[in-house]
Amino acid sequence: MSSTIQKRAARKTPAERAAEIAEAAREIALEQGLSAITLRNVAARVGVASGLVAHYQPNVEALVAGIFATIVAAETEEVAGLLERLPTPLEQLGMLLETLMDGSRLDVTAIWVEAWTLGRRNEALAACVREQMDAWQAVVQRVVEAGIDAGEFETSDAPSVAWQILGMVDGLNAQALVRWDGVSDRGTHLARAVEGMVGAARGSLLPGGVPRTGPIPSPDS
Amino acid sequence: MSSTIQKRAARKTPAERAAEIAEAAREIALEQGLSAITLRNVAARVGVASGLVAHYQPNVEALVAGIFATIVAAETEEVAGLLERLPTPLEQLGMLLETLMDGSRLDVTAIWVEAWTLGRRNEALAACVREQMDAWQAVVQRVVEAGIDAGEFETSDAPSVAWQILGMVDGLNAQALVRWDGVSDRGTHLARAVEGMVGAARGSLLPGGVPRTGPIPSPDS
DNA sequence: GTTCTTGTTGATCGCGTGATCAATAAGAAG
DNA sequence: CTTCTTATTGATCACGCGATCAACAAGAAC
Repeated sequence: MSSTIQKRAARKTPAERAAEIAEAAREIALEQGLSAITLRNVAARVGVASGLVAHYQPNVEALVAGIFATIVAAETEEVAGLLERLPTPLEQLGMLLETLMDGSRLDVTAIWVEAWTLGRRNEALAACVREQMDAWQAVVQRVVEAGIDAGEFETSDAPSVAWQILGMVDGLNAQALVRWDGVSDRGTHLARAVEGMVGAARGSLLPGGVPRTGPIPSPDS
Repeated sequence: MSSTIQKRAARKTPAERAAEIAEAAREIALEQGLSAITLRNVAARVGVASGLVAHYQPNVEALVAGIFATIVAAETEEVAGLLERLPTPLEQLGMLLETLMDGSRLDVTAIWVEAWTLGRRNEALAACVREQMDAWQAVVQRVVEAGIDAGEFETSDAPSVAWQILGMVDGLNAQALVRWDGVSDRGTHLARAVEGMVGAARGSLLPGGVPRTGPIPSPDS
């Protein structure tokens, strides 16, 4: 009864400690949701007194908002980075849909959904949500516009189409949060819907995509 | 200082009182969200002691789940009722999208979004959410299948398409919860996307729809 | 007018929350 | 070794939550 207990946490640089706290809060958010970010919860994970966590933030609302921004911005940048490697907007959009629908980011989806609700009572968080939505929309819009310029897409309203694509992806992912079964080929149906919106050829957005431009007859149905 | 205060609430039938409590909880949910349904909150609105509210339910979780089901089921039935009046599946689907996207049900959308999150920690609520999602999906699937039978739609997987349409609608409405601006012609873009999914002619799902079957050239873009 | 069922009260418990701050001690600076 | 800055503690406050239950009284039944 002596090895694991330690009376007092080691003294650290404010920057170090702040990073520790942020990391702990991030993990809690991904595992248990944003509303599980409490002074005592975070403090316990860091192994520190609750007062210390409070000492590093003006208030918990700000901490929650900041962690939300951290998590979501990281995802946006990651996906945006993946896009840059692909040559054509068609491939980029196809990869975008495929990546966002592959179910590997459901924890982030849960964060989004919770943030939409929490934003009603946490103004700082609401501002972050709007900001991050704008960032996402900008990424998608860039792809759509590139596609228009390249003659691959045909739509007169790239900003709205970008919002629309985002909304669809979010909704379908939120749905997957509750219901896994029932929907087969989520990616395929979504791809077909987006093809309809951007005026791309049928099947051109599917995984085994179309390397060269031009309409390709869809296999079936 | 005498007229408005009343010492004790009038004695009522259990059925009456239960209805009062349910109605109060429903109003609170629509105005402030499901998480604002608390014993004291509901009791205050009814004008009754908090203990009485607890007396009429096994626990608050059950009350929240029940109110969610009440609100959402009412919406489903209302929309399903509207569908019955229209003759063709094409018109039905068009009206469905138009109705769900007109912004008049944002309070119910907020309930849905909150329920997705709360369902993580309220098993009774989670069960209700799945049940109500299934009910919605059934309504949409019926329309899609009718459209296939009538030769207006062409898709091999009506259940999945129904889920997909629901997901899109939910996502776009959730988006509208946070961001009103930025997206013009939400309904138009969605209609185009759904047309792509169900294999309907371009523009056939738009408000000023197409009375007779057959492809119609889109106005522009 | 009396009795009795039962709808209703409100105080109480334990819990978790955010926030605050005087007291402490670690560890760098001298 | 001593000094001093400051990271850290932990007790404390007021609050709101769900739940419980003995006590009360309204009003129907007799």
